[in-house]
Amino acid sequence: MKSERPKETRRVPTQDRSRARVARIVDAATEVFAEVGFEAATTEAIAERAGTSIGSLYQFFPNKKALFEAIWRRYLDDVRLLFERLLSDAASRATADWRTLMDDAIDAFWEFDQSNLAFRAVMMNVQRSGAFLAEGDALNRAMAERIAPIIGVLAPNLPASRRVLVATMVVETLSGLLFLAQRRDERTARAIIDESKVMIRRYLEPYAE
Amino acid sequence: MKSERPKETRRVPTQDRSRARVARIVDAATEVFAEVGFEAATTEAIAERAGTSIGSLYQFFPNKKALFEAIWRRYLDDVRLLFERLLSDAASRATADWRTLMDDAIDAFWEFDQSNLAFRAVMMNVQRSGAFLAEGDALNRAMAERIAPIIGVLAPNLPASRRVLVATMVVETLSGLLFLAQRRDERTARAIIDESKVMIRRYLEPYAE
Amino acid sequence: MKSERPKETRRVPTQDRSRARVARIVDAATEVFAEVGFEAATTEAIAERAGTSIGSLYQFFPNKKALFEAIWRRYLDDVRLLFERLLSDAASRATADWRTLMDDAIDAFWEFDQSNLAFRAVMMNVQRSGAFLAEGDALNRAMAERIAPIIGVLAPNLPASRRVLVATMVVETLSGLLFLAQRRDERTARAIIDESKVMIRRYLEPYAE
Amino acid sequence: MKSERPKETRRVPTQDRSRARVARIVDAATEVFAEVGFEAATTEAIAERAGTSIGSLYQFFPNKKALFEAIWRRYLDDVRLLFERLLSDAASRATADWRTLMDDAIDAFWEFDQSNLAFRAVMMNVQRSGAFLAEGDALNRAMAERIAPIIGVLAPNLPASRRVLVATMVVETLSGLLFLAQRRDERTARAIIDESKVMIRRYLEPYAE
DNA sequence: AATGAATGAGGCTTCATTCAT
DNA sequence: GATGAATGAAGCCTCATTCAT
Repeated sequence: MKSERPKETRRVPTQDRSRARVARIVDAATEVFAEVGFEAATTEAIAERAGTSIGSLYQFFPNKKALFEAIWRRYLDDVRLLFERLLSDAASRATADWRTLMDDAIDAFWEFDQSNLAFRAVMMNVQRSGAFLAEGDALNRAMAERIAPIIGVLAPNLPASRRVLVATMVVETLSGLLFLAQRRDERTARAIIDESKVMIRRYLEPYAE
Repeated sequence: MKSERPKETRRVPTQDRSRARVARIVDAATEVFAEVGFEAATTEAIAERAGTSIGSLYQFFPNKKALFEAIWRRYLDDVRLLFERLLSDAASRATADWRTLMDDAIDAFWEFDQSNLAFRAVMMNVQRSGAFLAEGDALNRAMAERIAPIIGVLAPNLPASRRVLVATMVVETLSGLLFLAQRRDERTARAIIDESKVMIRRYLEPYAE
Repeated sequence: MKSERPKETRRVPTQDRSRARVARIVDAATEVFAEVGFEAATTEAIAERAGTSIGSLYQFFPNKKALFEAIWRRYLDDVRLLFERLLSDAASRATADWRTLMDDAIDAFWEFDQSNLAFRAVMMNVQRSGAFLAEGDALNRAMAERIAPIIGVLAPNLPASRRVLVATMVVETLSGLLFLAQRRDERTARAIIDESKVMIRRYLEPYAE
Repeated sequence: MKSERPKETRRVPTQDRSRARVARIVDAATEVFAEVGFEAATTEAIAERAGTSIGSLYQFFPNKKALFEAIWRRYLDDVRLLFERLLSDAASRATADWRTLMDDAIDAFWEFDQSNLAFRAVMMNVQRSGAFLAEGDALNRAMAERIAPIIGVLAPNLPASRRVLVATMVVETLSGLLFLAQRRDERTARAIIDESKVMIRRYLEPYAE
């Protein structure tokens, strides 16, 4: 019964506008959350920065928390995507030294953070703020668990029981240092990133024989 | 109308009581801030936990932010005290290996965190949340700057220009890992602390020749 | 730009469709108002239940109140229609006892209520709720004034000045009892209806000599 | 440890003021609810009419519904009190004719309604408005069940199974007529009340032999 | 100084209504 | 005309802060 709309030109722009609006809201929310934190962020401020009305905001998100979760989820997805890409890259460069792979990974994350500045800020902001702290942990834990077996290959002498610990050290240390870099000026940030590579390398080298 | 208290001897006990009250308020606030964060903490809840009235709370602190700042300042003082103590300890054990000193320092900070659980939680909660983020940075920076010259002694070959960077790496990495340890169960926490020593040692060793 | 429809024959079906749409909206509104009351009813819910858009709803009704008034008016018309029918029925059965006529009238109203459940619910819901209370009264008053002369015929000894009072008693009592019956299960409802006949009969009998 | 405050003059007035404030809020709410209904009533309007701030309102009542329920409960209590008083009065006047007792009861309820004008309005307003309709019914049902046995004594020939029905008829009819009277001018109200006595008397007489 | 009732600004959210497509 | 996204006024409620006692 549903006639096939011959001309979608009417519908598409509408969808596009909606999509654009949602994107603007999410972006604005990301900024505001990043700047003042979840609690201090007001829906009104978000709507205003997005150039819309609160009504529109609530058309797409049932409440403030949902808005934050959308951002959070988008961020998680992006991080996972990047993470998986790095993993498969590493797999396809089997001959490459782990040091190089690790350096590249750090650079990739740093670049990602740069282009997702707000996102990263949100994550950190939230990672340690009550309700979402647990969820923040979860991401790092998931990554650590994903990295653990790789550590196992890299460092066969490391008891299996300590792999997750070592992976956790790497993830958490980098997570903190990348966040730190972001709060510093470009030059210092670069220096921190490069020094992070050094630190991780020195930490892992003895394990890798 | 106000009857003149004939004996002024009361003043001291009164002052004592005031001091005790302030302390109770600060303690209560620390707990509450640590539990639910700055925004979600209510002055009412703080006053109640302190066993006073909001009125009294406002007698001593002009507003919620000031209350937080008092805590913050107390925390800073305590950290600095600990830091100075560690520094002078190190000086008085001139023959000790820097590794041992560093291990002891990490343990000391960990113990401090344990006994100041609330303080630490407050600090982290706040360190990266908007208004106080900058102040949070400041502490770590101050410590890094204080450590830098020591790094200079330890690693004479390290260009002076990089001392602060290395010190910052140490401070921030430990800061993050200690916070992480606190969120984990006792056993895991211990493992993280010990592994932190390993990581820092491996990181610094090459610099120290 | 607007292509000129060559065939105007469409107009009639269009009007028909409009009329059908309006009817659907009114029906939907009746249900929703009956279920949750005027205030709690949302135009969105009404439009959705009517299978249209809010836009269409506002094409026909300037605002929510107008929508309610349309229902109200339709209800009034239906009640008046029934009332007039009962009156003319009574006139055409001149020989019938007033008791029988009254019993039939009560049954007729009860059936009407049953088949107009939503309408009745709306009426009662609204009859006594602020804005519409007065209008609710108006209907009962109108009916009482219409019945008064009949009472006059039935009870010639009743002073003319009391006819409206007696008519009002009958109308209001029945109005309340019919509403009550509707809130009870079928069996109880039936008992209430029958007992209402008894009550009205006993009330009027002494007046009718 | 709790020193017996020798002078309660400080505390008492405070309590009094609180009590007075609560009373003012309840009164204001009663009026507003009676005027525009539960949904349309705004907490702000209530606070303003009570001469306080919303803050105070929420100091005593957790939300709008609770405020209404307080009124409702007070009303129920008052009605029950009156009802019990009438019952015991009747018992102590064992020789009195039931007609007289019923007339007195109707007058008593009418007077009660007069002095509780707002209350009565609230009750009716609410009795038929969604959420509270059931509770509204409950009161009338309770009264009917309390009256049923009395009807049994009065009308020994009435099958026991019909006592509750008859009692319900009396309660609901009077409930509706008293509410009606309240919406009319004094003179008409008086006439309705007196006519209600007639109606109930005529209704019950045949049952009472 | 201590108390806690009172205040009211401001936040989140809903929903009647408008308007571009 | 139909659609439904967009708007924003307004309502409920919280909580930092003040102030009378």
